Amino acid sequence: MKILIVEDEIGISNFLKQGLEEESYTVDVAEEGVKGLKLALSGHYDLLLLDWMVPGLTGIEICKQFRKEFTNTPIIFLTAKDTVDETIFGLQSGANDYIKKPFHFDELLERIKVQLRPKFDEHSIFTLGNISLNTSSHKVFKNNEELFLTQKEFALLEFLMRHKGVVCKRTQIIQSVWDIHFDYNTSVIDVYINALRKKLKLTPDENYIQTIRGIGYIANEVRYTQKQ
Amino acid sequence: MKILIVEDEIGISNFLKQGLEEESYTVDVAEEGVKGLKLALSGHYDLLLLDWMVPGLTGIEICKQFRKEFTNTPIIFLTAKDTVDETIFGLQSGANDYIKKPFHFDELLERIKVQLRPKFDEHSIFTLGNISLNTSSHKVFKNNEELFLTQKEFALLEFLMRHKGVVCKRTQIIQSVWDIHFDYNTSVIDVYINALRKKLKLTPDENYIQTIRGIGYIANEVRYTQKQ
DNA sequence: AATTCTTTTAAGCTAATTTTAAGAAAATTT
DNA sequence: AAATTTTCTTAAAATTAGCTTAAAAGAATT
Repeated sequence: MKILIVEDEIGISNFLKQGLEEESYTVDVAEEGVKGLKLALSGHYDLLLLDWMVPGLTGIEICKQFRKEFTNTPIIFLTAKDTVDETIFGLQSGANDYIKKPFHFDELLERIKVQLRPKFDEHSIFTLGNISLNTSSHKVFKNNEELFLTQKEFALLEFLMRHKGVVCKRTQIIQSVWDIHFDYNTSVIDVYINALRKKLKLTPDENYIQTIRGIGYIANEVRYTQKQ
Repeated sequence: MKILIVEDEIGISNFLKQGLEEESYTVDVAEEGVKGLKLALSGHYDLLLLDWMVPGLTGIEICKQFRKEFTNTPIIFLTAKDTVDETIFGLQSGANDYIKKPFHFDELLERIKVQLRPKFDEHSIFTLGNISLNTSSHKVFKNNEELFLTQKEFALLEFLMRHKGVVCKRTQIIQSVWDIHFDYNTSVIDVYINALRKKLKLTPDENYIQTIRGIGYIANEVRYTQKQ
């Protein structure tokens, strides 16, 4: 992810550049407005961080010009201009967020992440070893190969993965996945655990769905050597 | 535009409701968390305004639960919890903005506008294999031959193509394409999928509209071999 | 008002999913 | 080591979701 910072105070821009690079963003800095706009319009960047007061062109001007060409690239103002009117003016000129100085780097970082968040984001992705499950796209991958699960298989795996490292009792599973809240007398869980293990093609090294006898099952990356 | 406010302090919610209605938004208020989540999940709203501390369920919980179903609806926190850590936590739970009390109504309004600002697609042309769909000219081509779709057929294909590679759940389709937000009991989707497949004259090699049983459909160029 | 085109409903059919059931295998207790 | 309990595995039965077609209802056009 490439970020362009337009900021004339070297102290701030260095601090930002270093912090963002530690988070593995690629960062360019422009200390002057005209150069900043020119760089921005090159179309290389995924996000713009603009100071309001920079020599050459103001951040507002850069923002407006840039928006004419790029309607979707997020822009964040980072400025000492902290009145409500200025904030509103900044947002109206096309920015997506407006952060007032002094700011806390961690909050800036999080707000950058919000802007760069893909539509189907990490909140909906669960992992278990080399298996990943996405509740938004409803897809399951093992390494990079997609696996096709039925609804119930998916729901069971999702339940186990949401509780990774925690034992899921049979009653909890039957309640959450099958919505059975009374006494049950069925072996569906066994059948579906079996189906899951088959479809996930778990090798002995990948004993991700472990049986806890008498209680239930647990999704776990750690391999237990129960017997030796 | 419909906004849902989840806030237990009547003074604040009344103030917000009135202010937003003067700006011609439609506003509903929930004073309790569980009711708030239920309303939110109905799918009627274009934006959520959440307080952190509400009885029943916290705003954080509402945010997380809601995001599982609706990945694109903007969420703004509006809360007295003003530390950096709390801000970050709020944003990480899926919110798009985080405003600290006391806030200025005009700034809130502007930030709402930012979230609801229409995103102009940089390309109004979507492709799916040898099929292209142009939202500006409202035309669909397969190779260089124009296909004539009805409005609903076009809307359905557009929805699928906008989400190429991502599973579109039946509820999402019925909400977006048919604007049905309550319990439905219809097989229109099936009929229109069938019509689309026919009009697109999809050969076995061009299985671009795939059924994900129990969930919905996916537009995809990759052909999966589901069974072996 | 009649015609044509679009959209929705309904119903039978097919195929996939889910559940049930029962014997085999494994672990635990006596 | 035998008996008992629990889990695994398989296959068949029951159920459900989706496909397809046709007809009815609703819009738009002539």
